[in-house]
Amino acid sequence: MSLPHAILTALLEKPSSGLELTRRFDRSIGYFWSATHQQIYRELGKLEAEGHIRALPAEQPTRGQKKSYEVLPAGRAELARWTAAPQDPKPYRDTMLLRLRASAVVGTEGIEADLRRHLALHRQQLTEYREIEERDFRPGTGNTRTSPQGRLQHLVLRAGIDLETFWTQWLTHALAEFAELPGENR
Amino acid sequence: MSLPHAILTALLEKPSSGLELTRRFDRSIGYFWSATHQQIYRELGKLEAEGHIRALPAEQPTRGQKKSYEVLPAGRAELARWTAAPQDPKPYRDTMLLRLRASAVVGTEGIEADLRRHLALHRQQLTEYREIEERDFRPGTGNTRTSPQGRLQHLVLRAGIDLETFWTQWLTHALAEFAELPGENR
DNA sequence: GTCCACATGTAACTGGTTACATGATTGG
DNA sequence: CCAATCATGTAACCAGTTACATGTGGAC
Repeated sequence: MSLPHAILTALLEKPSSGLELTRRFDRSIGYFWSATHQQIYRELGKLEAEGHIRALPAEQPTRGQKKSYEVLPAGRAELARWTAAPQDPKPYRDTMLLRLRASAVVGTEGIEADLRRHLALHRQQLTEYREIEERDFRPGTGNTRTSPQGRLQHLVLRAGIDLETFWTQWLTHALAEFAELPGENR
Repeated sequence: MSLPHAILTALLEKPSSGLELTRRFDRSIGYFWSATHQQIYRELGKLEAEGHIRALPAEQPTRGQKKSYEVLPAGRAELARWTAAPQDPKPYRDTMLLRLRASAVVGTEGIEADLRRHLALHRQQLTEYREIEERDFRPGTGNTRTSPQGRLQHLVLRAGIDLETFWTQWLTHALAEFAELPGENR
């Protein structure tokens, strides 16, 4: 039950249409909660039916026409409730770690190339995050960094940076281990 | 499409019944690919229908009686294929980061307590991983650490340890930031 | 004989993914 | 007027979750 709350957050930051939301999910919000446009339209419909958001008035005949939404007081209240409520961390699932474990049984043939590919992807993501940090949170420039909102946003970005840093380091270490493995295991 | 491969890996390590698999998922494998017994039974049925595994002969009348499975050559081949095939990392989703971003909009009331609770949970998990490392991969004792299989297993465990280390550090940092926030934001 | 733990299973639901359909607007 | 792009949507499917049902065997 997180997608509706991700959408409420995005709409509070700025009222938007479905496609605008989709694009914002591809950028900032999607870094830790991705969604496709199909999911977003479905969820917008539910949120409107529940009275959490409403379409901005401009009488549109549904299809092909842009339809923007804003959050209603009930929606804001629901988001505040959800944010404050305790939630257990959801069980962790990672395919690469699973494949590595499997490769201990069926052989490491082929997986090394994909480790390298993932390393490149994580490095790229890390670069992207660092660019955002440099742009939006450069120290000593009296910017968003000093406001409570800015501090919270920076905290979230730090999590992304540190996570990608972890993955690049771990993948580098894994590849080094592979290089030391005897030939018949590679 | 990862659960069947997680099960194949577990069954190759040791032929088991559904409940035995469930318990092993609660321990080792579940650390990075969790599954409930309902999922496991459903998947065992499919894997058997596809000819990837078979029930060990002992003619059981289905219910209440233990039923063990072993992997067939086709199953091993499928696991090897899947392990070697490139796979994109799946989009990352994290509820706590989403809540933190929402709290920048609707206020941080209540979330601090849950950050503390998560910190305790991650510390506990970290301790558990470190105990496993101490038990199974203590250096200089000529154990599983030196074999290729042992090295791969240790690599996977290191990912768990480093991930939990990251979370405890990040949560600690987040709580420190909260302590500095002006009163009306807490 | 009853209760409890072990063991296998069914059903309904939820959320995310993939593929496709349809209308409006704009530039050439 | 045609193609490309913007925009909203439907449908089918798949995997994970939650709740519940049923049978077996041993302890007391």
